[in-house]
Amino acid sequence: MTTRKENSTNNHNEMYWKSNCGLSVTLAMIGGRWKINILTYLLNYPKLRYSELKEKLIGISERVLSAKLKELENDALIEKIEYEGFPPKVEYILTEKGKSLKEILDLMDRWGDQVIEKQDE
Amino acid sequence: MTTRKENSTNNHNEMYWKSNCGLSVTLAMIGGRWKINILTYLLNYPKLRYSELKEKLIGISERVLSAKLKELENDALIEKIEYEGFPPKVEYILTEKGKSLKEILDLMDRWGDQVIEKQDE
DNA sequence: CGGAATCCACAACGATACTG
DNA sequence: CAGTATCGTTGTGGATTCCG
Repeated sequence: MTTRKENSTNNHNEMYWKSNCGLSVTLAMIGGRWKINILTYLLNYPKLRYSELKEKLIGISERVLSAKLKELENDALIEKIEYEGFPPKVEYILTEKGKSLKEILDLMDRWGDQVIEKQDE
Repeated sequence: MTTRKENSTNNHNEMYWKSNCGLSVTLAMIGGRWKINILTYLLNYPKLRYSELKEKLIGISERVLSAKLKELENDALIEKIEYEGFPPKVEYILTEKGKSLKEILDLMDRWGDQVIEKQDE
């Protein structure tokens, strides 16, 4: 039985944060090692298959990729499209909600880049 | 010996992310359970003592608070001011770099709030 | 008061093997 | 192809004690 619960958004946001609420919700949805990378790829490509994501996310295990995709799907940031037939084919796309993260991700990206630049001075 | 290395920015960003570089640097600096809360408090208060932070960050252990403050200090987001005399007194303030995160934190906060609102519809 | 040291728990991640 | 199952490893956090 074991009754694991590897999905249901993030494992760590049961009743996780109390204050700074919006902030915490956001970080819970995009935090962790892989999610922003997945989201960023899906911002740059209209759609990606499971195997394409696995290829791009160097070092990710299938176990974790599946888990993260499921979390993102549960949080309605991405959508999964399954095609009938053989061989199986699945594609992932961003939802509108997912796309609305672009502004934040862009800003975080620029901020980080600036930090890197100043390091080298 | 054990040779632990609990500081040195984050444990998990040695050579952690390769692509989406700026993004990853940012998330590495503010990610995790407590850092954004610490930063947010320091955005709202000009300075806070160790004990004041411990009081506000409900549920944090001293071990973790120390670690997170050190990480933030190593990343130059906050600054530690030690006063001589007895009893000991320490205050933490944001650096300019730390303050420059305000835009991102605000944006993340608003995004999260919107998500919460739409949930209730 | 402001931590550091120690010890422990558990959640996240990685590798591999297997399945519809 | 797109996953799941299982296992082992590592990272991260909590509780407690002790020290300058």
